[in-house]
Amino acid sequence: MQFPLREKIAGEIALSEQPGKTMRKWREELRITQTDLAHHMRVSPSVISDYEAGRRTSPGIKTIHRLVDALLEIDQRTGQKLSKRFEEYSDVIPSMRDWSVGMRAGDFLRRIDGKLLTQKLNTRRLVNGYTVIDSIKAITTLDATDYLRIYGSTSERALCFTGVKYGRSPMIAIKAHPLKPAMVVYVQPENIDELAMKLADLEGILLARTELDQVELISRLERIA
Amino acid sequence: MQFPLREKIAGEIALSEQPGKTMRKWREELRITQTDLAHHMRVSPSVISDYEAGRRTSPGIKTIHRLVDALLEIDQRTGQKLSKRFEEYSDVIPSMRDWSVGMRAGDFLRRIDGKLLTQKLNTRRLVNGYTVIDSIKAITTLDATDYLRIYGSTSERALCFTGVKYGRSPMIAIKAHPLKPAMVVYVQPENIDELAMKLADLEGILLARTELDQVELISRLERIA
DNA sequence: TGCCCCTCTCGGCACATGCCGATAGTCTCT
DNA sequence: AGAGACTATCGGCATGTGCCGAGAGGGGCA
Repeated sequence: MQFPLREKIAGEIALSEQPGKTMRKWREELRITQTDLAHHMRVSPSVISDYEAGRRTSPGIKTIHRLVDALLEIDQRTGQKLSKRFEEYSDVIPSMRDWSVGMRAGDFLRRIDGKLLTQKLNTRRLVNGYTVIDSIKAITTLDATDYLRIYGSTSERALCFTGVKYGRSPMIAIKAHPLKPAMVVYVQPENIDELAMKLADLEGILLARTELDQVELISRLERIA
Repeated sequence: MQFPLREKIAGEIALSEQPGKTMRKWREELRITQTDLAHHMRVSPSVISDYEAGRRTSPGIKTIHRLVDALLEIDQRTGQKLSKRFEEYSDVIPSMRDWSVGMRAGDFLRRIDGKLLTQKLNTRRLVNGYTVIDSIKAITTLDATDYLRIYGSTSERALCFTGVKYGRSPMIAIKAHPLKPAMVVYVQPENIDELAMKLADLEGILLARTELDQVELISRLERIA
């Protein structure tokens, strides 16, 4: 099985200012213990701890390579969190797609009658796809690691949450997750929490709302060339 | 400007068995000299040469980080090979798209009445998108680095070449390029060269042909959910 | 031919990585 | 309270990275 995620993770670690933290992020995301990981890599557990604590600031790529391989291999053997297929979740994710030609966030918003809630963040940012998520069902169905499935081939996408009360939980979930979308859209939200906006700002995510209902929204999204 | 390519390149180097070769591949792809790169990284040119020659087998991520940044920065300042937009090329690339849920290569082929030319390569390989390319126009319009644009958000895609005579040049171009597609489809080719098949085999790429004309092909492709 | 540019090779040095094992802290479960 | 699982901290050692500069080879072009 081919994992574009392999490169994604490796790249993220390699470019991270704090590679240790990034390593930890992914390890925890996959619910793997240091001890387990260490065994798979055939090193002592303290090595993992040392890396994650930042004792080595510029690990070599050999280390990265073995780390990523071990992470993914363990995940496949045990949880298989990553290798599950999307299809089982069609009720949680009623629609998603990636375009190959990114469109501007501003243009995307216009298509869905969206109103921006965050200021100053530039609307020329590119959006390469979208995912519509039923946030209620998501909470009950998906566990933390399942959130990976929300991201298609690109994380530079718009996540459209339906069934939003205050918009808190979605943003918190995003905050907690290693992959960040370019934009978050609340579909007919009852209210918008202050905290949600703050979090969006912190993460550099465009936050918007639309009053279209889910059916109309999806229909418009799917009409996008 | 956000570059998913940054991570892609970093990840590729990090996971490469011969990181030096991968570094060189990208540097040459962007037409940057060792000397130039070295200056930007504020190291002596011999350092670059040493890396590329493989004298260091496991460079640290700090090195990778600076390398990738330098490559992309130089490209932006000078050639801007990577930062050009897709849109200018609508005649060369009449259609392209990524799906977020990959489909099996075999299923893809069935959709377009494709016949596999390579054996043994498994048709269960996932295809995440496609690009239709007018190979004649491509030759005259795109230079080597422009080929990057052919790949959308994923390289695990099918490249469908129209206007193919022998199918040689497209495979050679692919051979020469760092990114490889999962599949190559020749649209109404006049003939199929032996060499093309050999190259496909070597690169682990599925090679296929279809007798649909471009209009019908694109219509079928765009009908895919 | 001679100059310039690009690249390669290599000895060599300081310092960081890669790794261990021992010790110790924090939970959770019983 | 104690056992067990997970993690953190750290001294220490061998090896490799990161980097330099000198020297040398190969084009291209005036």
